[in-house]
Order: sequence, then structure tokens, then C-alpha cells
Amino acid sequence: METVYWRILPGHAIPKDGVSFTITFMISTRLSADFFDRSPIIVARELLGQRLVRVLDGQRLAGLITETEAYNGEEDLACHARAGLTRRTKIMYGLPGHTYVYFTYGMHWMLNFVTGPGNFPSAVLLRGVVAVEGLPVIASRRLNRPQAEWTDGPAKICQAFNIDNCLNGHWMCGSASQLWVEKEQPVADEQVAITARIGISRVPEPWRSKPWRFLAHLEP
DNA sequence: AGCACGATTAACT
DNA sequence: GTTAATCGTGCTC
Repeated sequence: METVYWRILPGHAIPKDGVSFTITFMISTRLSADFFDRSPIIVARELLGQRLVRVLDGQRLAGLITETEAYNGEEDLACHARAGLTRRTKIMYGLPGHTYVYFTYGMHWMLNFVTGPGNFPSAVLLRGVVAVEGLPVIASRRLNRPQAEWTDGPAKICQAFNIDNCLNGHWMCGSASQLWVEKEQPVADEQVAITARIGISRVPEPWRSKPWRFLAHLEP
């Protein structure tokens, strides 16, 4: 079951002297729990090009997803679930469609989506987006950085979109959410690169080399 | 209670 | 290319 939302497109001002005016809109569809209730490898690939939306002070911030990584169960020694069910990893054992937000390096937050199938502990890490809505707010949260470096890393996304502990375990598939993903056109295989995951150089093989990082080259 | 380390970033040389 | 920043987590004593 998918939920339908209306999105008013920017750039359509109401004329001061007019009696009638036009508002242009399109339908935007929020990704459902069914979307996330699959292997993190499938979800990571299919998230490319989709629209991450954050509501901050009633305003929409959004970015198109360009980079993801899959973390796949207790056996995957790069996945936090390698430690089994703990206070931190508990959320990954729960329902797909929740967020998993964690703190690392003493200063950075990381945003993940819990995936499936079912209660299998797995998640997709968001590593990159291209900002497309709320640019002034995003710029102010990434002060003195060039636009290309606003959201091209997992902790940068959380900085730009104001994501921290408060959004850990957040349900993205209901009407009350402040963070969710909206459906966009799929990205073709020709625009997708697949590599090993990064930042896990101490993880033993074969996990270190699993081709579970997905990058999209998005045409504007 | 103490320890080593981390799914990173920004600022260096 | 190197490295400091900075603290929660999970593990050992």
C-alpha cells in the first residue's frame, strides 16, 4: 500500500494584481515499508535516484540519492549487527522502513534505513545525495562549503538535513514522519557504478570486498 | 572501571 | 599524501 502526497513545485508565484492564478503540482509517492522489506543489497541499488525528504521547521529539504551501501546481517563482519542484538543494533532487528541513526568518531551521525527481509538485521547506509529542495537552509547548515561538498558524505548528509539521535528508530512510512523517501524515476544500470564498501579496511575478507556500494551518476 | 576503535570530516604538509 | 578531533559502543578485567 502506497501513500500519495501532493507536492507544490517551486517557482510559481501568485500575481499581485491577478484574480486567478495557476499552481503547478505533481503527485509524489512515499516509499512504503514493502520497498524496504527486501535484501539491503536490492534496496541499496533501488534507492539510487530516489528523493530523500526531511521536514525542518515546516519546510521541505530534499536530495536525490546518489550513493548507498548495504550492510547485511550478523555474518557480515562490516555490519554493526556482527555484535548481535545490543542496545545499538536492536533497531536493525526491527521493522524495515525505520531509520537507524548512529554516532561515530565522537562527532558524526550516520543515517541508515532498516531493511529486510523480515526481522533479518540489515540496513542501507546513505552516503550521498544531491540537494534539490531547501537549498538556502542546506547551505546555511553547511556554511562556507562549496555546493558540491554539501551532501557528498554520510555525515555531511546528517549535518545538512539536521539528522541526529532524535531520528533514530523513526518510522518513515507513516503520515507523521519528518523524514522519508519519495519515489522517482529508476536510474538505469548504465548510470550505476558498483564497488566495495569504503571505510572498512580492517574488516576481514570476504566481507571487505563485497560489491555492496552503489553510486549513481545523475544527469541534472 | 578501563580500553581500543570506529560505515568520517576537515585541515593540514 | 597525513592527521587531529572526540565520545559511544562493545569487550575485557
